[in-house]
Amino acid sequence: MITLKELADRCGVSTATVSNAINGKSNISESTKMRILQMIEETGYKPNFMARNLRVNSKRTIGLIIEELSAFTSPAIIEGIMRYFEAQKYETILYNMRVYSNLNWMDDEKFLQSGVNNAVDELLSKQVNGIIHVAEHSRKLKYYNHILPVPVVISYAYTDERKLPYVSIDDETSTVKMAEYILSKGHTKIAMICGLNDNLHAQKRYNSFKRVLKEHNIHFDEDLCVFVNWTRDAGKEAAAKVLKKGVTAVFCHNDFLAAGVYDYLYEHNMQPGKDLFVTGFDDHIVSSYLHPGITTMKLPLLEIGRKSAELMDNLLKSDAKYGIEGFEIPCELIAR
Amino acid sequence: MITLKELADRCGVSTATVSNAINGKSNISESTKMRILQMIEETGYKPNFMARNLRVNSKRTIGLIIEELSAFTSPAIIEGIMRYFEAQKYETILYNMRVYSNLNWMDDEKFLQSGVNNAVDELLSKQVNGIIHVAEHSRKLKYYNHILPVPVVISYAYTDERKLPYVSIDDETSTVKMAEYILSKGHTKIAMICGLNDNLHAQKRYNSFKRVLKEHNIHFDEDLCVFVNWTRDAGKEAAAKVLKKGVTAVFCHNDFLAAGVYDYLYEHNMQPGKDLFVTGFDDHIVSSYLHPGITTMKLPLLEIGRKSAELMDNLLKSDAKYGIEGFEIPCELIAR
DNA sequence: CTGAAAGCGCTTACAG
DNA sequence: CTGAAAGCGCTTACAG
Repeated sequence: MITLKELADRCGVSTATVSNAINGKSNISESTKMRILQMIEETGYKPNFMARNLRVNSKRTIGLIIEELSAFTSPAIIEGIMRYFEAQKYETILYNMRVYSNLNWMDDEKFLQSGVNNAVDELLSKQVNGIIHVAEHSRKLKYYNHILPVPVVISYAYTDERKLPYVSIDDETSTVKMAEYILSKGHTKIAMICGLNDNLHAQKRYNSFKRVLKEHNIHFDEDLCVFVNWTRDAGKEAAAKVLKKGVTAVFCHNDFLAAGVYDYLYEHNMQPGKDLFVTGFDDHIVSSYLHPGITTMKLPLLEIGRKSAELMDNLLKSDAKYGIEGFEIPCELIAR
Repeated sequence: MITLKELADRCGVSTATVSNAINGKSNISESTKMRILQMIEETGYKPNFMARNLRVNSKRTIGLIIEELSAFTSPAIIEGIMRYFEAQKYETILYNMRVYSNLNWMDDEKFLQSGVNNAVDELLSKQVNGIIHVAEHSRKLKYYNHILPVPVVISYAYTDERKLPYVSIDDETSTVKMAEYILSKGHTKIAMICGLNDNLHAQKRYNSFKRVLKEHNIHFDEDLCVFVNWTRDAGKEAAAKVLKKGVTAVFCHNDFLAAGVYDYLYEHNMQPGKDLFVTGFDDHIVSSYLHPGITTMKLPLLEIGRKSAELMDNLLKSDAKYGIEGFEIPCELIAR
């Protein structure tokens, strides 16, 4: 590829003049500018990004650490972030940790920590002005205990490290909405199929649901609740247990669990929606393809991304690195 | 952020020595190396990627132009590409065109062309050694008619421009598999709900299906075929037309169309799989959540990515820019 | 309006 | 084993 210097030689001008022409400076005659631009066209010259950015040191670049690009939540969060930053004329760089195939995910926090360290090193060496960490699933992160020279925002997860700002979902109000919706349908004996019990979301949803029932003077029966893995199979198994107890509705902590309940119902010749009212959580695309479509809470993924970007933008503007609290965004009830 | 020169000053050595220490050169005493590494630890020094790459000019970097990161096909294709290149020690840079929100997609090829031009300019200015274009949906691309200084590979689409290599799916053999599977179930009166009739896949699937029927001496009835938009709603509408004609099976050109057929059946109190045998295409995640799960052809997305990366790698090794033909990878039958 | 020169943060022969 | 010096491809005062 031709360089700016060669271009200058061909035009018979200095590199400074070419640079001015390219960058639209006003101190240049129309004729030489034209000559240069035409030569650029002819030669297919492209400025070298590395060289340029080495020289001018304000880059407006945000690094995104994506734990897993293939996670169903990631693309929408990224879209929210990019949409914001594109409007604000920031550039974004993606680093995909690929935890599904790279690490013994879940099993080894040490691997994850070193994966994050690698990501941070790479992004910092690319001179990003800030880092947004997009989690594969929402949990409490603890990978940023050492101080970085740029601000960090946690997206779709919590953290209490160094008062890092984070953006996650508001489980309390979301669960309240869902619980009241279920109650409004006249159900009083309601099962709850919860996610893993060491999970913050499962805990919050469990507690909020319990509270709503109490507020409505409905007996909360511990026996109608199970904590299981977040999968379709686990949902099916859980349904077997819980349905024996004569419930008329079941609140599932995600859509896959709900799909598992559907599986159980189909297998036992029962009709979801009729013989049992089932609700999910996430508004994963499958929730509208189950039959009948399932009522669920829509994760505000775009908004999580947008808000994360906005927090970063504010941090950068104020030159602060910490001090902003976390944000929790309510989900939207999708009744089906 | 501290620079290499400052680091050198603090250690009382030259920048050359620090550079050697960092890059693990052997010509350096253990003691000074230790001293330097420790200082790096203390100061949190990170090498400046821009400066380094400006100096050494072999970067092993591949640029990925992603038309739409949110497309359901994109993450798996990207994963296939990244997995390959990570093993080969290439770096990858993502450029997300975001066609869903940026462009009047489908309606204006001029916008798309300029979007691709921007992407190419940015990646070239970042000195990539090659570009892989990952399409949002498979079609015939024509954005690369001007010659680029690096090789280009088209992923999940076709092209006949400049003999650019491409990787797409093999509709012929995939359709043959599916058709024979449907026939093996004893169906002879089979409808086909096709994608849009200007679409290459729709055309190939239509033709292949027709051919298989003829080979089996089964009358091919043009009236049982409709060409519609690739959506769930269109599938439902199409079902209304086609089912009146007394078919026992329907081959849909994607899973959303098949879901639309399910919608129609449910609404008319018919049972998919029993009253009508329905098959889809893509193995989109929803296909296993429809009830009953739908038989479909799995898009070889990981393999498309892997193969695209391999083609690029070969191109780079051979220093050729063109001359490799396209590859078409068969889909896998997922019987449900 | 144009050009000579310095410098961004590194690496790489080369000399010692 | 270590350092002085040149240079990667740009931009930016500054002088003219």
